[in-house]
Order: sequence, then C-alpha cells, then structure tokens
Amino acid sequence: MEGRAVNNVLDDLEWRGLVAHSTDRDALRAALDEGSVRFYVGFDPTAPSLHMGNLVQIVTARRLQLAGHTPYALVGGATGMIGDPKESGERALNSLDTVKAWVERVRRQIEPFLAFDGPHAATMVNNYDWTAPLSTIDFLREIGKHFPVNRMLARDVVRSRLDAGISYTEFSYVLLQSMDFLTLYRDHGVTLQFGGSDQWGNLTGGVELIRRADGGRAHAFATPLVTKADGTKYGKTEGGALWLDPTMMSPYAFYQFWLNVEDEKVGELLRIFTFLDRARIEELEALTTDKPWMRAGQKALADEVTTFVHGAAETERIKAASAALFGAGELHDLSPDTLGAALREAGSITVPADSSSSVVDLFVETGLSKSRGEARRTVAEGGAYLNNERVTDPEAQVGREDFIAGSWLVLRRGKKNFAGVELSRSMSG
RNA sequence: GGCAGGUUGUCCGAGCGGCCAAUGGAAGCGGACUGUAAAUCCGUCGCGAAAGCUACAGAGGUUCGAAUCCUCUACCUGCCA
Repeated sequence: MEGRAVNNVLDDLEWRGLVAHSTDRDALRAALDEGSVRFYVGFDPTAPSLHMGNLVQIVTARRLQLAGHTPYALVGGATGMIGDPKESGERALNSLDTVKAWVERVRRQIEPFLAFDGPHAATMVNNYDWTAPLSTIDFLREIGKHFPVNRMLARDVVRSRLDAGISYTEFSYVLLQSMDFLTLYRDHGVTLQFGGSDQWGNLTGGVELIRRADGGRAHAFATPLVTKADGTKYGKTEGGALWLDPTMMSPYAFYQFWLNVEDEKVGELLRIFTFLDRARIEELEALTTDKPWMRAGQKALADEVTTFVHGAAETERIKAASAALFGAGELHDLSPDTLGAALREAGSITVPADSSSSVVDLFVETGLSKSRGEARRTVAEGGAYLNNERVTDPEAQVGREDFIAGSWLVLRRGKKNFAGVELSRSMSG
C-alpha cells in the first residue's frame, strides 16, 4: 500500500457518512491534519468470523491508513471473555478455548486488509496481553477509581438493563475497553479510537480515562449502524449474518448479497464500503436514480466489495458465473466449460453416471433445500426448476438425457438460487 | 443462604392434563408484479410419500394420556439476607 497523503480525511469520512458521533470535531480535525495519528479499532471474538458490521471498521481503518495514519488493530482476547452488554440481555459466556480459537481466526482475517509494513505500518495487539496479568487490586485502584458508578449507571445500555438485570461482569466491560485505550495511549502513543455507534459509550469511556488518569487528550468517533431501507438489520440472508469467511458464506453468495441491495441504499453503501472516489460514486448514484433497472450502482458495489474481501480473481469468476446463470440466453447455448465454471461458483455436486435420482433428492443433496419435505414443497409451489424449466411433478426423476452436453444439470430454487449437478466422467466414459 | 418467578419451534411470545407439531407476530421460503430492487397481494413454514417419528432446558416420576402435575439438576431473573 502506498503511503500517499489524503488531505482532509475527516471530510472524506464525513462525506461518506462514517462519522455518526465524535468527540470535539475541531480538535479531531486538527490532530488529523497535524501528522500521522496513531489510532486503534477493536474486534471482539464473538463469532468464528467477522461480518458486515466489522467490515465498516475495517474499511474505515484502511481509509485512515491510506491517508497516512497509523493503525493498531486490537483483537479482544480479554474483552471477548467478558462480553459487551447488549440491550437484549445477558450474554452466555463462551468457553476459554472457544474465545482463544476465535481470537486467532479474527486476527488472521483482519491481517490482509491493512498494510503491516511501509511508513505507516499497522500493528496487531491483543488486550489479553495487558489485561490478564493485571491484579484485581491494581485494576480497582488504578482503573476503577476513575469510573463514577453514577455515570456508568446513566449509560443507555446499562439503564435499559436495570430491570432485566445486568451482571457485574458486563457492567465492568467499559472499564476494560477504556483501559485498552489508556494502555495503547501510554505504550504506543495512540490518541484516536473509533468503533461502531453501539460502542460510543465505551469509546468516550477511554477518552475520559486518559484525561482523568494521565491528563491526556485523546479522540474518538463512532461509525453508523448500517441498516436496510426499512431500518431493520442486514444479514438475515440464508446463512444468517453476512460473513467474511469464505467457508461460512461463499464468495458467490457474498457477491449476490451486494448485487441485490435495495436502490435506496446503493449510494450509502457505495460511500461506506467502497474506495471509489466521490465523483464516481455520485455518477453511480445518478445512474441508479435515472435508470435503476440497469443496477449500475449495485454492480459496482458488488464488484468493489467482493474484490476487497475475496480478491479480483475470485470476483471475476463470480461475475462470469452470474452472467451465465442470470443471462437471458439459453443454457444449452453456453459452452460446457462456461456452464461448469458458473455452477461450481454457485455450488455443485458430482453424481456417479450410473445413479438415478429424483429431482427432490438432488435439491437436498445440493443444499438448495434443507429437507426432502421442503424440496417437495418448493416443487408444489412452482419454485423448482430443472435446466430453467419448471418442475411440476414431485416424483420427477432425472435421466442421462437431462444433463446438458452430457455433463451438467442446472437446478434452481426460486428466481435466484442455483446449484449444479455434474455427471461423473469416470463412469460415463 | 432464604423466598418468589422463569427456561416453548430461527427470534419474540401464547398455551397451564386429552381438541397441541403446539394460537399470534416477526424473520425465512415459494408464487404473482418487476429490474437478480422496494412496496403490495397470495401461499408456505419440525422430519417422513404415508403409517408414524422426534420436539416445548436436562434427567426421572405420576397418569389410560403431560409443553401442561410432582421430584431432582442446570441456567436466568426479582425480593430479602
């Protein structure tokens, strides 16, 4: 990554809508203008993979690094064992082994997105390293003393939990995260932290601790929560959340998610998640408004974000696959190689040449349907397709003649869920 | 430690001995309309072709019959200490 300086990075972040809250804006701007600011963003290991919400932080960290600032990426080996309070109720503690395993996964997942060499090289830190050795007495004397309980009780999350109950463990979370900021401030000169808007209380907790404990000046800002046009959460797609891990969500499905984003959200998501410049994004927004059916914004968004997360080569394969499967043309007109490549991206299985299967079984085997009953239901509802032709008979069997070019079967559930079945070569000769 | 309440399907949440595979929302899924969009309307939503099987925190028990009653265990919560 080249260390080119981007002027007014704060203006850019604000234009992109990435600053939902911040501490004194003028002071933050002055700090960012003055030179390379060391900043940090934390990721708690609450799942085996990062997801779309974390991606907001990742791209934001990268933008700051590209602008010449110096990132510290923190994995929450300690905080992940405590659990950030959330409004819906107390979290179940994860086992130590689970947290350790997830810390490693999260760490490896973050690494490709930041530059760990060059003039503003990133540093990876784990708050377990300074939290675990700390004695309770030191913690209470040096950290706890700076936190007025009345102030802590006034926080929205805590207040919302006072009836339902909140454990001391979760109540204390803000102290740990604040201590992280203080530690990085002291040991590495870190003066800026950002995080999701739900972290605002934890962010300001750190700023305040630095001021109270050391009389230091630090800054913080919060990125917005990204929601659907109707205000509900994203990520209720088939597999649940929108995972970055390719084994938890295939890159093809990841690309399809972005491609299917609502028109109203395209501009916002382009600004938040892509590195396209302002002129280009405004052009795409105008195109989306004027000719929404072209889906220019969605295509650019899916292309950019998938390339960022899964790489250019994979994205090219996905785009070719999407074009083949969603194209207006006849499946039979595609070359077997093109068709095969497309179906492998979408998901496919191989069956022996001498097997005979029902359509329902194949729907289950390819994962298009979770159970045979569900597959039969899909057929009954008119949502099952074999080689783009609707299947109406729940007992339908497939034969050798159904395989396109003697090798591939195209299954589809609904309008956009494809899977391939390849006839094994070894048996068919 | 004492007393009281809770744990239901993906989530929320009814049910309080048979009519319960379990009301109702939401999410999800399919269809129609479209642009692989949104909104809307319709359908669907444990497994099984069916018989039936497995499910209402876990383990036992009472009963012809239990999500519903009893006992123990685990976890969550409130009040008191």
